[in-house]
Amino acid sequence: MEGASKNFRKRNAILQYLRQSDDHPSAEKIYTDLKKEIPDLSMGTVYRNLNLFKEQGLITSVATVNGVERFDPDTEPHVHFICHTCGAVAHLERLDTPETLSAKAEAAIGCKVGQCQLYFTGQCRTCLNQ
Amino acid sequence: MEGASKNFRKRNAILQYLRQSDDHPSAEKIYTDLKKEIPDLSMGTVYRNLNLFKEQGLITSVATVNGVERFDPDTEPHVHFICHTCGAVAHLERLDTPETLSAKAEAAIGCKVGQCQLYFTGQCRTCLNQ
DNA sequence: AAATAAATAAGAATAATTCTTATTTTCCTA
DNA sequence: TAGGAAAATAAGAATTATTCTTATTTATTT
Repeated sequence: MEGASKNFRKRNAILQYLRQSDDHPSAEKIYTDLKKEIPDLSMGTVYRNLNLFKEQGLITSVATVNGVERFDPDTEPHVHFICHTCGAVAHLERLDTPETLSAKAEAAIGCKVGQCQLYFTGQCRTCLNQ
Repeated sequence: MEGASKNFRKRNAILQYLRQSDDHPSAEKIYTDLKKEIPDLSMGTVYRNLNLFKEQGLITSVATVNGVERFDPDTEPHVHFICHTCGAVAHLERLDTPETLSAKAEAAIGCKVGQCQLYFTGQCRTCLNQ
């Protein structure tokens, strides 16, 4: 036998694509690029597997940029820079203190930082007590 | 003359609503609540003014939670906690170092932090050079 | 009062994402 | 090797948040 043991070819292709990417692609980008190699791929499959990967903790949702969700195969806590002119999402290596974060980000990748957004997700106290 | 000098009653009502809020409301929440006092308010007006306020820097977009954009009248850099069970968005006072951020957040509001997202927005080098 | 400009209401249009149904693929078992 | 079960999928319909269009209203100026 060669190939995956189950019918996981497309699922694996999507995960591999993400793992080789460094641009935090959208569902549409994944679909468009993979469609070249896998002509019978459908958007439903991309979305379904992206949600599955999220549930399994294999990927995370970085942010919604211009109404479009962007995905990241790197699940370690780290920092991103989002250009709101072109929508690019860049990975930044871990930076140390909040006070100097913006300045370091600017120095690191030559960008002009406008805003800094930091948030946690999880379960709030109300939901924990239910 | 009493009231606003121009036809800004609804615009002002929306901004006031945001400034009195502490739950980072969505456009729909703003609309539903204000509709009780202002029966002829329309969603278009809410969205148009929210976009205007964003351009003017009067409010920021915190995040997209379950496909819905959430707004914040506090434009100072600060930290949020998002419950992905109920979708609540809570403000956290500025916390000091990245290493202890999650633990401090949990202690501060009794939540269970899963992930920590930090990002900057602005213009990337490519877009700056154009 | 007439002209204008801005703000708005209403609903159509758009677009990202989810859902439904029928089909295909793979695996298991007799 | 055939038959059935279970999972994965394709296709496209449905949903829903947001934006856009057009006509109307409101306030201001002359």
